[in-house]
Amino acid sequence: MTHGDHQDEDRADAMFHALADRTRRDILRRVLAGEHSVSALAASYDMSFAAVQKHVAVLERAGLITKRRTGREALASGDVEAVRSVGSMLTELEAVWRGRIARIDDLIAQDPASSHPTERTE
Amino acid sequence: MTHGDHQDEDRADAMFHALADRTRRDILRRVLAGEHSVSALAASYDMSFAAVQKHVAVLERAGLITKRRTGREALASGDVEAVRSVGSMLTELEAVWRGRIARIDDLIAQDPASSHPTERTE
DNA sequence: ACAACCTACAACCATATGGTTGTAGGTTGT
DNA sequence: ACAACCTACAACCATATGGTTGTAGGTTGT
Repeated sequence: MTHGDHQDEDRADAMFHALADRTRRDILRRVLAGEHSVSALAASYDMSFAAVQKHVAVLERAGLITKRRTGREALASGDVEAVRSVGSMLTELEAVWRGRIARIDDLIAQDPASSHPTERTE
Repeated sequence: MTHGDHQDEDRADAMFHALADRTRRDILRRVLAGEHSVSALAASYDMSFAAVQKHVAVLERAGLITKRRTGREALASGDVEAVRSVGSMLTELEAVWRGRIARIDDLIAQDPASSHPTERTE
């Protein structure tokens, strides 16, 4: 958290948005399994080459895939580290939830007279 | 995988889309930490009540939060199981990637003459 | 009874998104 | 040299999205 906390949110927005489309998730799966050229990917879907190229661009801008040029081909490859960083965000959310449970447990421990554990954080 | 594979994709679309907005991620964090009424949430953001109410609805439709009625209030609570299920999807993607690495290792083992491990799956 | 409060939703608006076709330019193989 | 191929991007279009204000109806407390 050097200074750009706002940029982290931009990054998270881009990553989750990139994942919020089944075609893009499918592309990501393929390029995580191995490098594929954009036209090789495009052949797999019932839409124009340009549409697939845009999906690849969205994934690339989100940092979920990288491309390298080889002659006339653009070889796309999935970035597993980026996928893991998305996973970390979810793990942090789970940690927040665990905090809630811990707080409730503390309350119960402090007040053994409580009959039912009705949570009401405010 | 009873029969609705297409519905899983719908669900994934909804979940990732719900997470692809910083306000919604923030709301989710809060309601994972503890129940909050919609108006309590709305007070935290610089936008109209209706806008926040819509964000809550998006999260609810995605299954990431649940709401229960208490008098005139609608209490929202984060569903950690749903968050975990999103995490599982990412873990599956990582597994795909691990498959790629395993395949490359096999190739290297089969052909010890390979000088540099240039991957080129096609 | 009634004012204050909370929620839900309709109607509207500007912009983003996912798709299309068309054009241009670099690469490859014969 | 040149046809075939691959990529990139512009221009366009219909729809989705994130925001707004306004209205209506149930709940609460005095």
